[in-house]
Amino acid sequence: MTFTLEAKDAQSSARAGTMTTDHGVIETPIFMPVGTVGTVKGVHQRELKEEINPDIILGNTYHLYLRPGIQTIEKAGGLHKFMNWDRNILTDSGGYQVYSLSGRRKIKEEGVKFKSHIDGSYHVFTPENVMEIQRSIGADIIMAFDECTPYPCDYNYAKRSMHMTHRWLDRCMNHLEKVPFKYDYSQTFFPIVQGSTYKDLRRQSAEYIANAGAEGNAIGGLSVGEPAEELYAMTEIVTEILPEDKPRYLMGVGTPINILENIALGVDMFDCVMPTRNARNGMLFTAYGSINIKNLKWKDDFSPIDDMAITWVDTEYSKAYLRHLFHANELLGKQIASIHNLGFYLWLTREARKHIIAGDFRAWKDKMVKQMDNRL
RNA sequence: GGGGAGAUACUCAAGCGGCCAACGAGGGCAGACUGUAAAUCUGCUGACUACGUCUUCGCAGGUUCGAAUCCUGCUCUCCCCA
Repeated sequence: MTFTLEAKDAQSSARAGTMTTDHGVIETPIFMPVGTVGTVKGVHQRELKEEINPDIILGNTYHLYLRPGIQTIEKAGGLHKFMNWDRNILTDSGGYQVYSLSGRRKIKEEGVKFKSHIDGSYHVFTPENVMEIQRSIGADIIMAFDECTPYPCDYNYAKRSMHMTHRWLDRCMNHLEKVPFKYDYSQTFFPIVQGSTYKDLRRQSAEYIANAGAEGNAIGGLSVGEPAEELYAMTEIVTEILPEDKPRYLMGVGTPINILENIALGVDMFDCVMPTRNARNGMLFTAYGSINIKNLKWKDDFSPIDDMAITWVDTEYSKAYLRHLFHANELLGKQIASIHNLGFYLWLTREARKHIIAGDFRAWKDKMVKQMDNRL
């Protein structure tokens, strides 16, 4: 993987860059749609590719390992072939599930024992086997196995957890050397900064992660319920320490405003379930804030879903019709909303990139944040 | 024509003397959702001059301290037999 910085904003820490992997180019800043179990929920690959057009999407180690299982994915020739996606894929390591499935797991130094949410069976995830699993899934970018801490998080717990995540990182990297690529393309490994909402821990962790010398670096353990100000404060501290010439990935973020503010702080890559999950629940993101399409006020509003016409669904369907589909609980409504939201998110990061290159990012960002705050 | 069952809030449907403005589900209205156990979850849903008051359980009477619940009549619906 190579990463080239193409432009830096003069009035913020925003940057525009290009990553190149064996599955093609990733222009940053970028939003990566989440496809946990080998599908971006509600969106066909064709629409994803042709309409939404992201350079990279996510998959999840924990979920794919449990189902369909690693053997099936290996037999398919890797996740790209299995799901018919020939562009980039990044897999999360299961570190987020340590947080989101906290009621069904036990953390030890060795690793994490999960009780499957599917059939109750037990599975131990260690830094070593998570690397092997990710080799088998075959994503272009694979993540370190970490513990995503909750919010709020006791200082001592956050500190101990951070150190464990660091030790796990060493184990991930040591083991990775011993496991060759499974397919005919290479994989890039990203370590993850932790440290909860504590500045000193974040600094310490960022330094540790920077020292690991990976090709790209991630910031985890945020957007787990903390106020936006704390999120920004943490990313600011961390991006100042992480190497400038390598991509920075802020995991799990976020709202359109979160994304713009973090681009301004020097983040290059984002992912979040929000555009797809909220779409399924009737929430549409627009350049003028979010709307709940189920609301009564759209009942007889036959104007297009979004005048900006970023994706074809925006003008193909009216708000009243989309509202009807949601009230009738029709699948198509969720599909339309998912395409719209992802289209908007990708538009947002592409537009940010354009403005960084054009040199007026800061002004554009401030305008957009204000504008989107109106209705959000 | 004979016999039986039933009518409860927008709908379906519990309740069968006081704990009932009335279970539950749907619908409706609103909210939440941030590396996806989520096509999920939460709240509200008779009216109001609202920690209280007022009008509701087919209609009209009655019994009772007290009725959606018991009695009488009426209206309507459904089922079975002819």
